[in-house]
Amino acid sequence: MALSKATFLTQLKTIAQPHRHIRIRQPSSLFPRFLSFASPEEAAAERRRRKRQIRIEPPLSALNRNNQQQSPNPNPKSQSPPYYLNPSNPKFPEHASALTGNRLNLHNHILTLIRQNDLDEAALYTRHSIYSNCRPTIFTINAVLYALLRQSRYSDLLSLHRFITQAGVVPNVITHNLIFQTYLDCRKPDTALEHFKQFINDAPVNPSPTTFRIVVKGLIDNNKVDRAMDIKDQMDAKGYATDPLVYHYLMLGYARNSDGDAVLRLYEDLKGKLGGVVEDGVVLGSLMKGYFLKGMENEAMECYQEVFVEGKKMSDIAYSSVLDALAKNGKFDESLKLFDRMIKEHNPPAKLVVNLGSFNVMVDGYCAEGRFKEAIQVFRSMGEYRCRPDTLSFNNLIEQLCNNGMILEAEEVYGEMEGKGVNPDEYTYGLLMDTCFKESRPDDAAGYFRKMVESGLRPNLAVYSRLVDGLVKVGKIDDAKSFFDLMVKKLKMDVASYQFMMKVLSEAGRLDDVLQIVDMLLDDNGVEFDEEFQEFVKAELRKEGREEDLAKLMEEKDRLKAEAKAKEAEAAEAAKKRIGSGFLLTSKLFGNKETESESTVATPAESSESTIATPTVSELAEADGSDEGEAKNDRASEQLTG
DNA sequence: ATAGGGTTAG
Repeated sequence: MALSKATFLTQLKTIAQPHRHIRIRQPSSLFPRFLSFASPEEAAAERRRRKRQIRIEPPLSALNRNNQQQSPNPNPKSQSPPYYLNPSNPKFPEHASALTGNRLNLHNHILTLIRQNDLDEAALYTRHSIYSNCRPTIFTINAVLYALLRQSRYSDLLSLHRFITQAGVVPNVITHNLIFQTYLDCRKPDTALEHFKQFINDAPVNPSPTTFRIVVKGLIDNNKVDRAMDIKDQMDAKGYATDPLVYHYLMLGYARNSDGDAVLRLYEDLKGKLGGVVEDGVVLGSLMKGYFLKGMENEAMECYQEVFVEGKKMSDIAYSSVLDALAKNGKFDESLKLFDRMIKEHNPPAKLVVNLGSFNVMVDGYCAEGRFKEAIQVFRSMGEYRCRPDTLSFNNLIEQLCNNGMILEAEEVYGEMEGKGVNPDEYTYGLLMDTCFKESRPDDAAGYFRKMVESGLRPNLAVYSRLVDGLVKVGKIDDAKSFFDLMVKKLKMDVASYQFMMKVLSEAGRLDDVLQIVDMLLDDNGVEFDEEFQEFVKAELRKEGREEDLAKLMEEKDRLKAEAKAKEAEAAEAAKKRIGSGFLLTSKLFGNKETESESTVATPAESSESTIATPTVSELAEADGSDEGEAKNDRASEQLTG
């Protein structure tokens, strides 16, 4: 049953995703937060203090489970076996004390790999260790999952999660939080909610206050305000402490839906729950938005004054939220003043007032005022305040410039990315490509597309279609065809994209090329070459009286297929005879075993009905964060229905 | 010792 080590390694390599582009999305909070404490110990002490503040009693259900586990079955009447002997009961995650000796060494080794940004190696090493005599702890696994999440490598994350689940590693609350966030980040709120529900009902551990923050924030970002409200209600019902941040998310969600009343209602609710005083300034921005929505400008500006009231807890991000409220509601000058003040107060590492978000808000503000030069200026100045732009903030500025006829400025900004160590993504190239077409620079447009492919990014069908369409429109048929050839194996082309190319070739009198595509379609199962499609091809061939060429080609194909089949049968027959005579076809047997081990070994959970199917390796295989939203949504709906 | 505290952009 056991696989040889060599075989196992090969298998690991197959499972591992190939190395892709590296896109770092460091949460801006990590660095400054570390810096704001004199030592890591102090930071840890502060975290513990905060944790204590918001700690709540565990729900009864979990307590019962705990008791059952520790002193099984105090009731002599009951015949059921002790809790821990029932394999269908949830297992408890490992305690932190498990992280010692070799397992601690392993942990540190993997953390080092993460710090070196070698996530492929970190994930591979984690998988490898699962079946070694030194299992990684859940803490180690969480660290890898989190690193993958930070870089939006969702498919790799889910694949690793599935792997460890199948291997029987018990997730803790952090693992669950990471999974919720993953699904929410890649726009699958329903899947996230399913997991959340399962977690609440079945997991032997409690949600943390952070769990609610993650889920509420993610639902709001997916415009599921009602669902988010449900979560808040659950939080209340379970007796969790009132969390201004959760209220802020919800208020923002209503503000985005232009429901000012709901925003104010939530604020009143919060105020009531906190005994009439909201010290945390984190809700000020969303509250102002609520007032602005209701046309209550005076109230909004009164609210703004609270920013400067002594005792109001104003963080860098609370400030940004206020900046945004001002800038988007006709108070741009006021936001400039506030920003100025923030900049002056900003004194890292002692006091952090501005961050990447503040700059992005200001960039948007300037652009909305048509002051693009100043937008670029303020964007470039952020380095002076220890803020580093990321791909998204670059894309934001580049898009604003592109959409306002400033392609040259946009390209200049794009040109600054490499020097700053920020990688363009599919969106960046798509933007530049589209704009170049608009500006009658088709060759440059094609150049951006090519660059995107060459740098290992994966354009989706929509971008590809815009490319070939743009090239054909200016008569660059050869170029379009060469991009078709380049992408046909890399993209899941649909019938429309095949027919588009065939039509173009047919109109250029290149029917042989059309037939060549048919030939390929007959080999490949990606798209079904059905009657309708055949009719389409016939109609094109008919123009030059070559209608019968299609039938000929198809017959020839059938003949070749039949031949190949016969050969295969012959080979199988021969193999059977050899096995009969005691000869083992090792490669074939090992091949089968490998497939089997991925799907069935160490998966007792999979048979249990109560367990949500863990994500498959192929799930989201193409949804690695950086694709265009439209494609992501398409895939998401595909997967949800499938 | 593993998440997390908030903003913004498609």
